[in-house]
Amino acid sequence: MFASLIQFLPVMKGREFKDAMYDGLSKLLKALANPYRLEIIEMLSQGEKSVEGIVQTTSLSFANASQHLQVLKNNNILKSRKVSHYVYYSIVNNDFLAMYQHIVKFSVTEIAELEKIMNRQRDDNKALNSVSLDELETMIRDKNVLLMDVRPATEYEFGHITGAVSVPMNDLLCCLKDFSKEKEIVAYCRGPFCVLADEAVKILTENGFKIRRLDEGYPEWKMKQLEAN
Amino acid sequence: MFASLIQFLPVMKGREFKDAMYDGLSKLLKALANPYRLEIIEMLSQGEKSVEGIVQTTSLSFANASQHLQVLKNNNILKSRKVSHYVYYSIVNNDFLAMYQHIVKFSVTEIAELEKIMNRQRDDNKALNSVSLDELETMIRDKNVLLMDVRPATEYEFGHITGAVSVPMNDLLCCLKDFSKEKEIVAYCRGPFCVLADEAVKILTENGFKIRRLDEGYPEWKMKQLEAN
DNA sequence: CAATTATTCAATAAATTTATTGAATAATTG
DNA sequence: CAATTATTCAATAAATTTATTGAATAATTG
Repeated sequence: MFASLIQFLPVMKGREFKDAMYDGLSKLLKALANPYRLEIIEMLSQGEKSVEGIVQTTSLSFANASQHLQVLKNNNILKSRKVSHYVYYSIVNNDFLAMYQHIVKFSVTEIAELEKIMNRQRDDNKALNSVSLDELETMIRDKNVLLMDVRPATEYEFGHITGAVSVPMNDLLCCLKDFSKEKEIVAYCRGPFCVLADEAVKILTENGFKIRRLDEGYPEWKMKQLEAN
Repeated sequence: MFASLIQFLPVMKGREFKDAMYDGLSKLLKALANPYRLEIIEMLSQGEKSVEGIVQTTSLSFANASQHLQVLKNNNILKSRKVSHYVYYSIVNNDFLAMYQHIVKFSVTEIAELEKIMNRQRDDNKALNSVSLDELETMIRDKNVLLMDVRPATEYEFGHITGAVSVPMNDLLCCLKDFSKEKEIVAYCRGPFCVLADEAVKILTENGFKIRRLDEGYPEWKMKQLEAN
């Protein structure tokens, strides 16, 4: 048929794009498809870390961590900067983070096993009378809340919820006298499954403060900010 | 320190969740991270297909296609139903499709190589004076457009843009007399890189009709509908 | 400038993924 | 019910990914 001859060029062009598309896409997905690399991404969504920093909080060896980091960097998921003989890695941009959170959100609701653990966690948080991001917003607007970032100081410095004060868990006990027992306190940390805020709630409640935890963490807040624009 | 003992249980629980999370997530991503499987997903986003249907439009052997389909099914990306001795596979649900399109959108803008081909394609479409989804909406509201779905009939039957008529490319030439040369026609197909609509525009323009193509396709329209809710 | 430190590199073995081959299964047709 | 058809299964070889090992590099410190 003549038609198929006429069609030949544009079809080839479509085919060429498709192949480039599927290859490129699968390379990106392959880079993501490893539990350790996902853990690294999760860590770096709190801020930049040196290779040493990553080795400390994962079970990876230096050489292995370095390899995984390079896979992520070569696929444009991470970027790095060198300061003296430390190399600091961080997430390449917010677009990646938005896509990553989209994948996580889907997985958590679709993978039955994860949904179960997730719901258990949510119930626990509810029992602790946690505050949602929306509630927090009204509380901040009404100015009757002290917002406490209980992550390590470096993570606070890299980025934090507007208006929060940095009170790393290590400093918590020695700073007790600085806080009012009248004003409501909200503590937040790395995300819904991070236990730092839970501990802060426990310790401060025992000492007679009015404190609750945020049910989400810094990365979720950041994404919400980005979506609002 | 006492603190680390107290902390032990909740930390373990967080760890347990995290590991389940990273494992589950990386399994899902591994299932996606293959060019052929991505091509299959792309095909099935137009509607269900039998194994034979997939073999015909890819370069895969039966056994190999079947294997890839099972990987996708076991990871809750596809579902299947059996009709006589044909097995029809389809995308498991719209949530997956939304996530998949999110990944594609990110990749296309972030992978330099893809962006280049993408822009070339976009320019070509613009040269053809293509219609956007928003423009189409106004045209439909004003009722002065004939919307033409030029994909195979089975894909139209599985789902199509509201108000479209099915005119598969094979039937196009014999149906010419059924259409008015006064009314504007918009043709659409599988997506921005599908060439079916381009051909329809070419053929009908040569025959004196007023026709343009939609710059997107059925899956993009469907997602837009879902997001609107 | 020798010693130290953080990171990367290169080689390798083990584990996993992939395509191919030929046989098996399960439903349908003559 | 034997033959046909669409799909799946099981085994295998090749390709890719991963963790480990020990050495190399590049910056800093005493």
